[in-house]
Amino acid sequence: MARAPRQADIAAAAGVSQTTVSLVLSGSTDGSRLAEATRQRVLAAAEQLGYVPDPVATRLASSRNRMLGVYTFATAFPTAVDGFYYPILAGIEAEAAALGQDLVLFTGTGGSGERPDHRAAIRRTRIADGCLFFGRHVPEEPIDWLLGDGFPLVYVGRRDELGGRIPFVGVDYVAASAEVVGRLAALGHRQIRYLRCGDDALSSTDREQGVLAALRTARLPVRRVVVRAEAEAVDAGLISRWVADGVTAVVVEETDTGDLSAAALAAVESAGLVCPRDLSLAVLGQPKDRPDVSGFEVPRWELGRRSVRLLVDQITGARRRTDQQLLACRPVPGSTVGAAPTAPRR
Amino acid sequence: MARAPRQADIAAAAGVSQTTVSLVLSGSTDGSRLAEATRQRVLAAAEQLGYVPDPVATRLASSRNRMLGVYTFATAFPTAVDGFYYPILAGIEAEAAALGQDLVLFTGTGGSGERPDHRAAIRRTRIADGCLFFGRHVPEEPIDWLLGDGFPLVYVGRRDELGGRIPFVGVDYVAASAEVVGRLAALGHRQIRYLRCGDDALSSTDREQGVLAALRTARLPVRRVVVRAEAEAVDAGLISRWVADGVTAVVVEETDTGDLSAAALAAVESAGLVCPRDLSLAVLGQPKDRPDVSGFEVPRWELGRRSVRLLVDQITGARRRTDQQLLACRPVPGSTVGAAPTAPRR
DNA sequence: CTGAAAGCGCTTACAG
DNA sequence: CTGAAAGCGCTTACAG
Repeated sequence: MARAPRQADIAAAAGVSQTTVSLVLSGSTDGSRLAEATRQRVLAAAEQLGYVPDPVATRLASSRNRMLGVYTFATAFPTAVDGFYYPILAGIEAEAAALGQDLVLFTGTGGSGERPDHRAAIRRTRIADGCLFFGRHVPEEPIDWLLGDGFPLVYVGRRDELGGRIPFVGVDYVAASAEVVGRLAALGHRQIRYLRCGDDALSSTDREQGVLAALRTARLPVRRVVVRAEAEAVDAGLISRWVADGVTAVVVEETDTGDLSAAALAAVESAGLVCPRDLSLAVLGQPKDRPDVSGFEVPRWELGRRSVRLLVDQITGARRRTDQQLLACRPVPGSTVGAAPTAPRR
Repeated sequence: MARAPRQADIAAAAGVSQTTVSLVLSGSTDGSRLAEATRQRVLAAAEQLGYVPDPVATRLASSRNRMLGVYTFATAFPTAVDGFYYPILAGIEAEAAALGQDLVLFTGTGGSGERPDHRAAIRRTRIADGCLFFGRHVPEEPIDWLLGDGFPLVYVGRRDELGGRIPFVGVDYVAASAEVVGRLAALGHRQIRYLRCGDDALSSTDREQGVLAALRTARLPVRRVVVRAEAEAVDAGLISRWVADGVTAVVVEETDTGDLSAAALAAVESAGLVCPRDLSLAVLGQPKDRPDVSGFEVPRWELGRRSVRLLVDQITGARRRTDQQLLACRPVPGSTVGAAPTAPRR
């Protein structure tokens, strides 16, 4: 591979020292100003040789390289849930580009391909000026090291681990979920069921918390409202039974796969029920390709952008307090929710 | 930011020279073998200190850093056409992870955020061991430099520029398109229209070439078959006129946005026509969420994987001949194509 | 205003 | 079997 021109080559061509070339090219207007004639000579030679600085050497010598890491514990592009991650990645990319930063995707194992050694892989992250982290589980020890070293990092999604010291940009599922249930209560619904998945991720417990809070605010019963179920268990029979019991509104958690809400929607339909005539149905999120379903919109693209912004702020030293940000969701009115029937069903 | 341990620290801890540490850690079993006791001492110290090599320094000193570049001329995650790019990126990511390589996304301008300086941005690519390129247009000069320097690079998509010296992994649109038209000819269709977009990207001209080749093979007329149109111009009136003229089959180019095929599908429907009863309709590709439409499936995920594989082969020195690969598409029978009516329409 | 020198953390001949 | 030394291409005090 032929050698690319370096500062030494320019120096030789322009008849100056390599130091001078570096000074001219890094464009530090401050301090010792160089003779304009020298500057021009160096610039001309650089242009002539097609010089572009070697970012590797730059990074080694200085300590910034305008590269932002993105660390995912599983796969960066999960195909099963592409609708979920793609907008976040797109937001990250857009903001990174806007700020003139490149992105390094640490695709997990960091070399060996064998059992992922998070310690090594996460350390590798230091190649960048800072790093964004994704993933349901936080590998506390290595993250703690990074944090302790002052390495700039931001989690995409809310994180409470390590005594709340992890900077993040998350989504306010609590408020958004409470808003949805509050809407139902205002419409007169008294018998509500909340269908959630079995997994206890933060995004799940946050939603449940919002649901319960809204019920309490509306002075509605809280007992027996929450039902944990896998998508396979949600069928016409279940929904029919609820309606027979007097349930007038069902709220469904939207998970990253969208399985649960899809199952609920299908169950309602195959039970021969029509929303909102027979039953009001809301989803805590927005099911794919179903803008007609009542719920809320998770600001995924914005999540990506804001995460990058926070990370860059950390790197440049700006912003030291508001290291934990929660993004609000936009309510989606939809058409699957309506007023509760005035007469009690039987 | 606290300093991460380096080889010198390990050397001090283990009571050996930094050179020895490097030798042990780079695990070169070949040549001078080190005393097992020394090895163990170094390894233990490295483990104890939580050592992970600095990839920047590694890259500067040697010339590999297990990082693969991905250079996109526009935006890496175009949201408008996410269905198109996402699978490719997912494939790239999967293969990179499988091969233990990280990915560097060069998000365009490479620093300044002003007018994209492709020269500089592309040179920046050298930070990685090799680079994947995306994009309709090839900036010939900088690519030529890279090629001349022997820098490993692979285009995602077919490329004929620079005298055919650009390595690529592309899609065989010619063969896939010919297969679709051949199918129609075999079903007795004699009057066919090919609807294509106005843009002359390689993926467009390849498809047209395939269409024409198949027509010739079937000894069908070629004149007036090809119709260039924007999506907005494709309406019920156009389709109805064609059918009135005796056209029994319409073939539509699938572009990255999917606009044209969507317009054609909508036009057929609003003309009150049913496929394949009134008209056979095939798409040169696969419209989103419409597996029922006859056409072919572009192996996008595989395209990503193969591109990475070819790039890594180039980096490691394997494979020097088959630097240009074309991937076959899987035909999608679908249900929008049927036998031509035996009696000529009028 | 400009240059010689050290250093960033590694690898790689080359000696011993 | 192990170490001293040079070098990868930059930046950054520090002298002149």
